[in-house]
Amino acid sequence: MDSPSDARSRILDAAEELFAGGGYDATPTARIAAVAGVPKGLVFHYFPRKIDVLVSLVDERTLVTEEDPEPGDPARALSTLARRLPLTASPSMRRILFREADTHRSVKDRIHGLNSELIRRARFALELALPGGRGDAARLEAAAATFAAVLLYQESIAHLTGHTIDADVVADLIATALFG
Amino acid sequence: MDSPSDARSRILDAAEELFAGGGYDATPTARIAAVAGVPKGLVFHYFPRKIDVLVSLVDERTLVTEEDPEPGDPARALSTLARRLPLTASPSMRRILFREADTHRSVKDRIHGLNSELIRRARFALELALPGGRGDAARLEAAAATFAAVLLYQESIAHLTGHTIDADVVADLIATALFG
Amino acid sequence: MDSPSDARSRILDAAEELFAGGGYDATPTARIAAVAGVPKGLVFHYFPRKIDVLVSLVDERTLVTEEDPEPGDPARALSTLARRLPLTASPSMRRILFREADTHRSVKDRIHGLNSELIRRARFALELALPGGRGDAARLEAAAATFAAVLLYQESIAHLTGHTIDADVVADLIATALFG
Amino acid sequence: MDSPSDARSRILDAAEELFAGGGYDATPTARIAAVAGVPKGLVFHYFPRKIDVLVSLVDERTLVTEEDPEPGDPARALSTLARRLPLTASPSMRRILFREADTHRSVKDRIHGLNSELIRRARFALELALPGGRGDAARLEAAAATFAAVLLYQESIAHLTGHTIDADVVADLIATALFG
DNA sequence: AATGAATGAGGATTCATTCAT
DNA sequence: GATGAATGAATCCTCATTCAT
Repeated sequence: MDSPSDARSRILDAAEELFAGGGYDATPTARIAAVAGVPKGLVFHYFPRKIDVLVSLVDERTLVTEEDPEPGDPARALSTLARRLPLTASPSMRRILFREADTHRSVKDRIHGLNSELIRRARFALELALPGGRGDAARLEAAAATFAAVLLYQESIAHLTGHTIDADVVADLIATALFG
Repeated sequence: MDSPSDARSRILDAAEELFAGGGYDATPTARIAAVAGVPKGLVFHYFPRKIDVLVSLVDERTLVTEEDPEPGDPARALSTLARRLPLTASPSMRRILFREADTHRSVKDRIHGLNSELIRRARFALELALPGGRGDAARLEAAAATFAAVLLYQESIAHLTGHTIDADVVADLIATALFG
Repeated sequence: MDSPSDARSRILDAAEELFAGGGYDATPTARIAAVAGVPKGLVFHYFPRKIDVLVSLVDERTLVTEEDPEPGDPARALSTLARRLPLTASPSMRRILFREADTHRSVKDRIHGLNSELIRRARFALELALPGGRGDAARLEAAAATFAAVLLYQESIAHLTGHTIDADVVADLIATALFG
Repeated sequence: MDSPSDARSRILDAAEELFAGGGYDATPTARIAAVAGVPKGLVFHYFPRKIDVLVSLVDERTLVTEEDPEPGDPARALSTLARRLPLTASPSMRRILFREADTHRSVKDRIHGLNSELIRRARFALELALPGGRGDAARLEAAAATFAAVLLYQESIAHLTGHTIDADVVADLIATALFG
């Protein structure tokens, strides 16, 4: 009834749900199999080691996309960046990304890539708006890094503190600081 | 030879080191005992359940301090906040705090308290500088939350991305945004 | 592309190599298939149970040949026996024979047959040289068994100890002992 | 009730019996525990890895003893060697030694040591009887190696073929061959 | 005949926790 | 208090074997 890759997908679905919920270490492979509705052995058929489930999840279900923003109003450019995060990933995948950063190199690498791309784009958006590179490089760098941090951790902040940050207002704030 | 509390301290020292390094789940109590140089049984003598080691660590080795800033220049007030984080905790304890936020309620509560206090103080510092509460409440809130986020996650950012953020420059940025 | 029996042969080739190397128990059927370059299912197509691979190997790739020696000089007759072992089997098959003697009856039976034939021929060669069955039967029996043991285990001895035994010298020794 | 090392001994007893019977690979640790009458976990308390059971068995329950034979009649000296094997080991340990030679280096090393000592002593016994080193060195070497092989493999031969070899007769044979 | 996904029993190993001394 | 042997549930993983296609 199932297509061959159907079971594999269901395993990844289950793992995504469970890793996001209880964490990698706290999730037995048997639990993954049960939630996926497949026999225990099939998990190891597709993923020889448990860690391969996590690695495959990150490999296949998060994607850091590189794209340059349009020139224009810096506050709007940052807002757009916030809305179109250069990360194709479900909310659960984003939680997994941060929680399991120390579980396997590939996870940390993906976060690193994401943060770099966020900073790169924020910096680029701000530079486009600056006439002729005027202004303080350190302040621009800090502004880009700050905005990246807000975007990167907004999910985590919300999860840990219940506090949400409005990225649009932060974008406006940063634009104001740099461009008056 | 050792005083009783000496062994207890050494156990907590070892746990702090190991939890920060490999995480709570990945650290066997036997390893804690070995690193602490005490017999395995003694760990359970002082901490009946493994989770008690983590809880005690957070209870005894992180402290969210409440204190109001002096009125004055907002940028300097924020910088001071950055330098005197309302958290008495070693770098490893800070890493444990974030990594194990989902391991036990008490950890998440501590982070929550820390974030609240950070926001409260940042807000207070900015309000003191604002003549009579003038200005946009939403922007002030976002500014406080942003600064708190930068402080809260700077360690994590550095660990995950190798990128450091200069809190002083961010303080200056935020002050500029709000006060021109 | 391959003829059916081609695949079957390659499976046996692979099994021979792997059983000789790591032993029967330590060799997964999947490994046999991989080394043979055939899909896993095909192994079970030809050999319904894993043990059938071993049994077929012994059945088809070892052969205890029965043949009577020429009458003549006993030392030369024994030397000839050493050189023309009544066992048609590659070195790997010989190692498998001894290592897996307890894995399946058919293996032990084959060794038993080989040993019996070795003793029978050694005895026969010595009897031919003895005028009219003179001499001590027990000594003749021990001589035959000793020579058989040397031949049977020379491979094993070399493998385990690095020590080689020159069968010709042993043949001469035994002839000297019996015939002066 | 049990002395601390009592359980450990019972585990080794059980392992000795089971390894001799069915072989190392075919013996689950759970079976060892059951036969020893101890809980599964205790096996791993004393022997972190299954292979450590085998290694400990060989280390502690086989001993290759070095001792020089008395000068005298060579046939009797060899017979004495046969009766006082330079190996302190139960029959089961001897079977384990040969069967598991390829399972772990330490086993093969022990056999190697045993074989060397057997050859050394047989050679020594024969040299003592030879007036002034007269005679062919190659024949003496082959004689010693042959006798060592008979002693080394008599147990294995009996097990595999049901045929027993009388070491005394072989000793006599060899003495006759060398000394007439 | 050929294939590889599917299955699940079994097995090594880990580890928190207990407890007698 | 202090200790390390004892316990067994839980977990990852292996692998022979089946079976639909």
